[in-house]
Amino acid sequence: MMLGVRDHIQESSRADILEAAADCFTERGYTETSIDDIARSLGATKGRIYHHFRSKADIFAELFRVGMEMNYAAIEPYRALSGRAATRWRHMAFAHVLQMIVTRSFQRTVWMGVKMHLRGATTPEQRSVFAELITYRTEYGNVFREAILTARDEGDFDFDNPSIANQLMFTTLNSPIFWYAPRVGETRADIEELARQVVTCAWRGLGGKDEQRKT
Amino acid sequence: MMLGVRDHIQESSRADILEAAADCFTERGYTETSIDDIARSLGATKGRIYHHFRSKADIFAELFRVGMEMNYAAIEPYRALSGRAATRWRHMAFAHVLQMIVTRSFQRTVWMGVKMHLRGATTPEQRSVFAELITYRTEYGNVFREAILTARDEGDFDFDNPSIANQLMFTTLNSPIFWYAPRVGETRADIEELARQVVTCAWRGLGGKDEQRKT
DNA sequence: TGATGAACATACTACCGGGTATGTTGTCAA
DNA sequence: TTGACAACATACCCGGTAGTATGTTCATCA
Repeated sequence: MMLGVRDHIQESSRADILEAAADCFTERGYTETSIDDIARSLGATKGRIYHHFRSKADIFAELFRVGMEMNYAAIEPYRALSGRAATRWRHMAFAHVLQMIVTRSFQRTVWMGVKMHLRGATTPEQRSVFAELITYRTEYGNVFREAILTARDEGDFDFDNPSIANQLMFTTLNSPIFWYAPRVGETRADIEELARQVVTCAWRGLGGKDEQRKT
Repeated sequence: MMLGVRDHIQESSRADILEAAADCFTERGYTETSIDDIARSLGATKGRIYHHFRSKADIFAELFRVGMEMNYAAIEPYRALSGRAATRWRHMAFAHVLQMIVTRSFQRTVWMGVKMHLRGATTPEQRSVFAELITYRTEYGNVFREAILTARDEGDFDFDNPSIANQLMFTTLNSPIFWYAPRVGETRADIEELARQVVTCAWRGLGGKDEQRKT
């Protein structure tokens, strides 16, 4: 159910590099991370990386794509859930937050990618690839947007400006990317409890009434 | 009441440079911004900048300091407010969000500064200055932390883990840094309405009951 | 068994950007 | 009027880094 990187990449050599790159980017940022840094963290050299990727931006784009694919896969089981939209939202939100925590190095890269797109810092060729990825991300956002709008119509949510509400909701749901750090001896249940609190906070922020918690 | 950069800087030449730097950092990020970029946006050259600042990191530290000082100044009138802690929190939160919006280029730099400190990317000399600024920021955070804890004791707020609640609260209150963009013909009232919605979202997230809105 | 190509490592180039060293101009005081 | 200094501009240095060109090793298959 919770798919990892391996399930979204063909060759494992590429997956190794992507994981290393994601860790480095998360730790030091995109620009501050050199190709040699990534290679060193793999116990290898540039040659290995440039054998599998054409450029640094290429690695970034692939990270972005895989990150988004994992997000889609995580909420897929709940997208078409029947019943109240608010309940559907809660399931999706919970899956989303879990995904943010578990694959946070990838997610942080995705988040940074949006900033990068605002300024035009890639080659014109890469630009179209990037625009496509941004569209991909926007569509993902719209899945949630549609859910909270329907939930408001159904009387379960209560907020003013939908755009602002959506922004604030995503800000909350994504925030573990920045402040979550794994604890020693942390169990799956601990993480789920954490995710639950995050979802509850977002739920309340949207104007949802406190209800019996569902697993 | 809402103090700008000029009120926190002695010489105006330094203030000019800081504002230009803040804009560039916000647009392109710290590393991606070169000293020449900042100089160019001022219609000047490196010489001017290095005449007033010793290094790029120095500009950054100064930005951080000024940004934090403006934050403190913004909430100062409400810190010692008597009455319910929840009401005090609401006033401080509103002032904070307004500050995030109005001085967002500075605030974004401050935010980035926290990340930068987590990895050790400055000279040992600069390190102590930086540590001090982080402390400064932590204390600022504690003002809010104390407020929400008291408010919970007084029965106005309702949340589980205080650390998580505090993180999520700040995430929400700070979020305009990232998604706010000034609209043409936007009035002060528009911005305040926006801030109100952000504060309300955070308020609800903390478990506060919806009440009559106070100006 | 030898040829071929994948999967790397090594060595090198080109360039960008932080920082410095030095020149230039205006101002003000003695 | 001159000298001294602030406030810059110009020219230059140099380390780091993306990207390339060229080995080297090993496995596979004709």
